[in-house]
Amino acid sequence: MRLTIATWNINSVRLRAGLVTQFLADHGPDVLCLQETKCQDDHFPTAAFRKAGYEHIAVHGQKGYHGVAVVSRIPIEAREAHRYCDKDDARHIAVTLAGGGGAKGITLHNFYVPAGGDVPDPAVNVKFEHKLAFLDEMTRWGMRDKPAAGRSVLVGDLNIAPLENDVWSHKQMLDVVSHTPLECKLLGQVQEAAGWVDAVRTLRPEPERLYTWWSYRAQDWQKADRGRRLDHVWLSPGLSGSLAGTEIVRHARSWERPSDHVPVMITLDV
DNA sequence: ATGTCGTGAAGGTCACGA
Repeated sequence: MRLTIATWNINSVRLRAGLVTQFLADHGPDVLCLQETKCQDDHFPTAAFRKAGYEHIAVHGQKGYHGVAVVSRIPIEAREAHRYCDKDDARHIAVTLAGGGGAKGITLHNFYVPAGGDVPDPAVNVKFEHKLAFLDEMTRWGMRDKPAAGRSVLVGDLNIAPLENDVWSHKQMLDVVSHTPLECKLLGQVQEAAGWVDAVRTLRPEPERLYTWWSYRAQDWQKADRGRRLDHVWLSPGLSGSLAGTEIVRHARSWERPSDHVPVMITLDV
């Protein structure tokens, strides 16, 4: 079967529930992973997504900030949420797919990595210190639990654009949080610790420039095109051979009242 | 080049996070 998985930082799922249902109708992913839902679990717009045919929903949210969720038309058989950095700030949820066909048994890990503030120095910026510690914990999780040993997928807003062509200007971004050499190195360690394969770059290697986020502050985001590839889909080695396609839904940045991130989709033959 | 968004608590706007 063909299995399509999408990830999207929605920047408030209640405000943009209509954009989500539009995306589900137009692109029809089997599973959508959301970040920055910014709402408590009992306020999640479950009914709207069920009505759209996505009956299996797992949420891990909190009031106002962060929050992740999985919206699926394939049944989910298990759900767990990890705590990171001794905080209850709703930055991870994992589900295992249970539907018939080849999707059964695939585990999805959905992450929202801390943004890290403005100053790329952990000695003076506790948010950057938090981001680095979060990445270290992800690496230790990868070495300890071997999350990529079977058939698994890691998605999310990782808040790092690791490659030179993941940003509009490598040189001008070297001191900007999301592309500093230290963050890129630590994200590489997370990836290597478990053997994750970057799905989108497998099919669209450098030097093609790829972005998934454009700032709200740009006067004309399309004209300036100063984007960053902050949103990622990683595959376990056991799944990487199943990769059949990828898509960055760039036009979603032009929708009315958009998120500053756009959906990233992959298709697997499983 | 400190630009624009979303939330929540207050209170008719601001602080905070991104």
